[in-house]
Amino acid sequence: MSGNSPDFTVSLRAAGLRPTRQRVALARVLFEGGHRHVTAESLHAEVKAGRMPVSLATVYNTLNQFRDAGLLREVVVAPGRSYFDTNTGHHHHFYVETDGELHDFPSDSVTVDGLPAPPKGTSLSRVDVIVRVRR
Amino acid sequence: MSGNSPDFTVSLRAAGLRPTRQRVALARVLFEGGHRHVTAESLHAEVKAGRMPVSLATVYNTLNQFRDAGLLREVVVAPGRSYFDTNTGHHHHFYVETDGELHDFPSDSVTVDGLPAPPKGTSLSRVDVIVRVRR
DNA sequence: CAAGCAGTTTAGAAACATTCTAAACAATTG
DNA sequence: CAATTGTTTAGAATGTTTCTAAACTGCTTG
Repeated sequence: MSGNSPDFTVSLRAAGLRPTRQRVALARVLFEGGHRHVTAESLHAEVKAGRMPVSLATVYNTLNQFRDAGLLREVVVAPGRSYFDTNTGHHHHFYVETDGELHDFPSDSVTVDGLPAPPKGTSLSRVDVIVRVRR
Repeated sequence: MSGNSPDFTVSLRAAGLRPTRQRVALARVLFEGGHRHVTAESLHAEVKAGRMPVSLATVYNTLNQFRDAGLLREVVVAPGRSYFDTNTGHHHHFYVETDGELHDFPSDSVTVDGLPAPPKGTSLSRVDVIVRVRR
């Protein structure tokens, strides 16, 4: 049988995206294993060597589309340093400033209390907590 | 009397920076009024017209030096969107995603509880809370 | 206060990340 | 399987930030 690898064709279609070869290949790399943090460049480098190479422009397009579809979460940690996180559940991040590493930590234990109301005319989109550490 | 404008020469020297004309001019623009959020470009535009114009490269250098000296705090909200905040005290930010505005809010009321210990071999640098909202 | 040194500023080039363009291509629909 | 529409692509363009090397300035010393 062949049911041991998720059908990305279906999930892409469900997200309103045509399941092209490139998008399926990227989805596989991103979602087949455990959670990952990638940059556009790192994902491009990873996929370029494989059997379905994808152009850098498409990697950017796809990451943005996946993010907009809620399949990925973008975390901006420093100017010119943007990560895409396959973990879209509630959680926060450690950022090791000295070497640019990003690590998840569960939000179970963390509580953010006493947030003021959003400015007039706006509604809450997300609360990001980034714990910056140095080695 | 002349004691109503802070002596930036002194504070720059205290920060280990030579009080050059450019740095004093930028310090005045940044610190003379209330708290501000600037980008390198916005600060450059503001100062370019005045009587002590400063090159863009120097604006970048100076913002980075002020940040390193603890005079400014850098807040990265989106790829290619970095603000410098003259408020270096404990506080957090609202970011209005739809129009790129950044607003402070006091951290008095906000508590972040239950943060896990920093990864082995690292020490805490800062905790950033960014509340993202949409208009 | 002139000379000299080290640190600073500058314009322009370079580096980097990201988006755009328009032409070739592939997925879908009938 | 032809038509349509959406997608991919290389390369150019944009935008931000850093680098370079030459000119300049603040500081110290005699």
